[in-house]
Amino acid sequence: MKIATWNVNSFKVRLPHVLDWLATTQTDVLCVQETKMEDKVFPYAELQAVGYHAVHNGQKTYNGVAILSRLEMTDVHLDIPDFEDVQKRVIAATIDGVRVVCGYMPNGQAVGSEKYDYKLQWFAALTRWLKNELAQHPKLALLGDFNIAPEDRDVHDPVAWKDQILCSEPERAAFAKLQALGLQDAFRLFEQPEKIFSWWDYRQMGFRLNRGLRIDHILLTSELAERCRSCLVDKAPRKLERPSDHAPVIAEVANGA
DNA sequence: ATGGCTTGAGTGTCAAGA
Repeated sequence: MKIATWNVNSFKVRLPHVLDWLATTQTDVLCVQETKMEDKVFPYAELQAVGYHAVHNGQKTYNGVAILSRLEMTDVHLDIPDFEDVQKRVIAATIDGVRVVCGYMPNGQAVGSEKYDYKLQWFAALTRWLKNELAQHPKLALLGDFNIAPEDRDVHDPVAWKDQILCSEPERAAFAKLQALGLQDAFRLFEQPEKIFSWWDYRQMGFRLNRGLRIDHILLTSELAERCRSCLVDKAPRKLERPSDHAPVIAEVANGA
């Protein structure tokens, strides 16, 4: 089973890229973030026409998450329970015995800001909820735009980014708490080249100069991690006309009996 | 230098992203 995550920065604008990419990579499950649309305009029919079921938790203009899957999805769940939030950032579903959780984690804007506090509270709530989910689902995958670069090697210029948003110690501690639940960073299960990132600023030729951060992640329970055969960032869609500022991250998991 | 792009809203220009 190929599972992937991609912050598309508008599903309306990026739908052609997504359809091309699904056809090329033969991805089975794609978690999408920043759809920026309401459920009523989500392109279910276009996806169904190419063989994908879809579930969406959206809102106008901001946020919005979806799971696209070739296999049936059951037990679809929206949002983090017991956490008041008008922002649509979480959707989960069970696919072929795997609990798939898709998240668009808050950006935080600036260390010390109100949005930063919200980000840390949001991660705390996610962690509380996942502790329960993990008790019920030994095969669980958490995929999404985490808006956290876990280590300095995930940052093109660690000195410039030190203690800045996406790299601050409290954010990295929040990421570590998720790992402490038993979730492993699929990308780091394998030898990887240096300077691999998943997001590059649109400005100042960020992509061409490879000034990026690795902030999009696939986290796996040990049951899935031991079946994980590969994990990589696919930079190809970032090179297209009118790209998302994020590239997809894809992992292959041998989920057969 | 709070800039530098991109998107959505909505038709002039701003919020938000990371």
